[in-house]
Amino acid sequence: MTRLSEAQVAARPLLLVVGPTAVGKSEIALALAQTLGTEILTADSRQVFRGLDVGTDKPPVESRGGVPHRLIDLAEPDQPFNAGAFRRHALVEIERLYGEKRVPLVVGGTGLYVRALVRGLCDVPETDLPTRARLIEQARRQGRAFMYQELQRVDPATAKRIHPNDEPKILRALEIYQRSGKRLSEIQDHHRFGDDTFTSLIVGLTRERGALYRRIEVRVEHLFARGLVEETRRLLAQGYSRESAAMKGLGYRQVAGLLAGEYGLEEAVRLLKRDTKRFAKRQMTWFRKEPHVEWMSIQEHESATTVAERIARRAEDFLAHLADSHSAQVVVEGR
RNA sequence: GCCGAGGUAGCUCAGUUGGCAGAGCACAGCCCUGAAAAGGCUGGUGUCGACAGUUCGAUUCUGUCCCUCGGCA
Repeated sequence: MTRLSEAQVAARPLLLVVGPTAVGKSEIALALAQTLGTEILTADSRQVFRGLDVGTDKPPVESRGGVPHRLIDLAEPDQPFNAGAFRRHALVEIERLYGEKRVPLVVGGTGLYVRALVRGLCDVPETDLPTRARLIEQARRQGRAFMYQELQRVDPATAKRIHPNDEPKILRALEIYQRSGKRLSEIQDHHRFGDDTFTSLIVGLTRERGALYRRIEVRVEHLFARGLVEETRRLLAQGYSRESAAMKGLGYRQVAGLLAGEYGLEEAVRLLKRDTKRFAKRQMTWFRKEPHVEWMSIQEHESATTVAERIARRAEDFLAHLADSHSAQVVVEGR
């Protein structure tokens, strides 16, 4: 059990455990949270949706070992949720934990959410659904190339950063321009992920690729065994369309195709295994270039508790130095 | 044993009238500022079964051998 000192709280420490899907984050984080006497703040763009349980591999309440899991079940599957909303919710939980002298532990695989928390988001208008719907409709009628030309006209610098085929990003940039009259490129150049709200220790978990892929295959088999098909059928029956953000997630997308009769069970399993591996690869690419990640490689025989102990030792060290540097700073200020 | 078909990328296969080997899938590398488990970009990874012959040059033609599949025995 770790209680932070006033000086440590003042330094605003943040502990983050990141890594690709199926690397073993959840189990390790649970042991780590128990050791540190804190809670788990999940940074996961799909676990925020209520009812997406099996497919997102959300830890069932009975296997959470008494550790509260926050930042999950925040929205209905058809409600909008995004990185900004995640950041706002996370900041509330983090302040509460500081008040309780506990170190916040953020665990997740959604790179953008982690980055939004650690380094902030630039000051752009909140997503506006009517505007977005209008732009999507316009893109459907006039074509993606037209929308891209439009972006080139109003914000050439952003157009240069976005590929002409990347429709969601083109539309988002246009949306920002229409809503604020400002160019996204200028807002971004001003921000540059420069927020520095916390003193962060980011631990990145990895495994040898073949081992990770084998774990993904096993997980996918488990998801089907635990009722992924039934869960998807239920969500569709509740009226959540295949087009909603929640249902476009891994698992639901592939099973929706199965339920629509586009292919059989075996193919659905194959597709989900393939797509999950591709996703893990994209996560690795993202986190590899995230600054200040301390990488920790997990061996195949290693237990979650062993890894959690390694992280806990590193975290204690991090917190101890935090107190040092902060008191040093106090001395300097006092002169 | 005989007859037939085949052996080219991780898989399924195309192809070269003899001139740097190519598709799909799989895979790899990468991008990302409120949709991010989304969306997008790039890349061929090869002893063309083996050995010999013909040729300036053989994955391609010829011969021998090996292997796989089917049919007949």
